[in-house]
Amino acid sequence: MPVSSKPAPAVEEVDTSYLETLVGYNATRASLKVIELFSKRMAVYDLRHVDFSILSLITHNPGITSRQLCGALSILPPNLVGKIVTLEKRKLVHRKPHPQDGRAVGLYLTDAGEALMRDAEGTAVDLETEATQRLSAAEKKTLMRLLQKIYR
Amino acid sequence: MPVSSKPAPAVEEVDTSYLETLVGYNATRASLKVIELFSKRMAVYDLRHVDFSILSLITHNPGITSRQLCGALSILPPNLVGKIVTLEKRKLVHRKPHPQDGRAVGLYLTDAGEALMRDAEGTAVDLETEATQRLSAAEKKTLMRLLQKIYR
DNA sequence: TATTGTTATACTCTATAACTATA
DNA sequence: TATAGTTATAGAGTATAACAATA
Repeated sequence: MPVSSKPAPAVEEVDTSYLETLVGYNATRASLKVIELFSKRMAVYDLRHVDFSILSLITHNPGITSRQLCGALSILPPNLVGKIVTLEKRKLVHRKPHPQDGRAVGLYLTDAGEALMRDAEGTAVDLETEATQRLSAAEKKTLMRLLQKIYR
Repeated sequence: MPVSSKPAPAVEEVDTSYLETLVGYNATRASLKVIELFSKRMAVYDLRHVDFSILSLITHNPGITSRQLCGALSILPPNLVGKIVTLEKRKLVHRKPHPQDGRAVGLYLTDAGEALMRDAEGTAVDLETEATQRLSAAEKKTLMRLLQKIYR
């Protein structure tokens, strides 16, 4: 055996075991995987996942304000403005003055917006089923509960 | 009771129950929550979460190539270049020719990089404990397993 | 012909400061 | 004085095309 140092070995298979002990890593990878599928399936509606979340919250909270949307989705107000403007230009959303607060504006879906979201929410359910096909119903329920324990 | 339409009601509390039925939504919110804490705790090392993942993979896979890093972390090659250059300028990483493949370059931590990662990986474990403090050890283990079922 | 690493580039996302109008 | 919505802008993240060197 020579005393000289061995040549640097090549990495055959990447060892990710340390990263896989971290919730942050696992949650991020799972999130990206679902969003990737989401983007593909929602392309027909020309909706990004944040747009979908915005429209979905307006669907279930007609009259919601920009501030409330920002709070619920952790979006900063300046970054929401452009999205709302775009959705309004597409005639999916319209704005009405807030009944009590003159500073605020209530957001509503148009008929076209409602029709689109009926389709899109159905597609979302389908795609979620596909993304979680390796999980049983009980496992899926458990996963939701544990994730909510982290962010709530 | 007047026949005229009632004024638009204000939304008191935002109903997020539909979004909370979606794994994508839950995983993304949990991911963002952990990354937020991660960013705060890792600020002392001037490491973003992707930089940490890169250094961690080099730690546990000395000689790993850029391509392998890209594959393991779902980063596109052009977007990795700048990060490696920065880590090299900071003397945390150095590059050596790949022993078999003349096109490729093996990545290694410097002594300073190893010292930093010993501290940073400890900090990561602490911060993960904090982020998952509402989960039991068994729940945490279950969560990891279920998340991996989604992205693997 | 295919792959590694790279440059250039465009688009999106995220973040901060500052303004206006209303409360 | 505080808050809702907005503008401007800077920085970080993500995407595609194309090239040189090597396999």
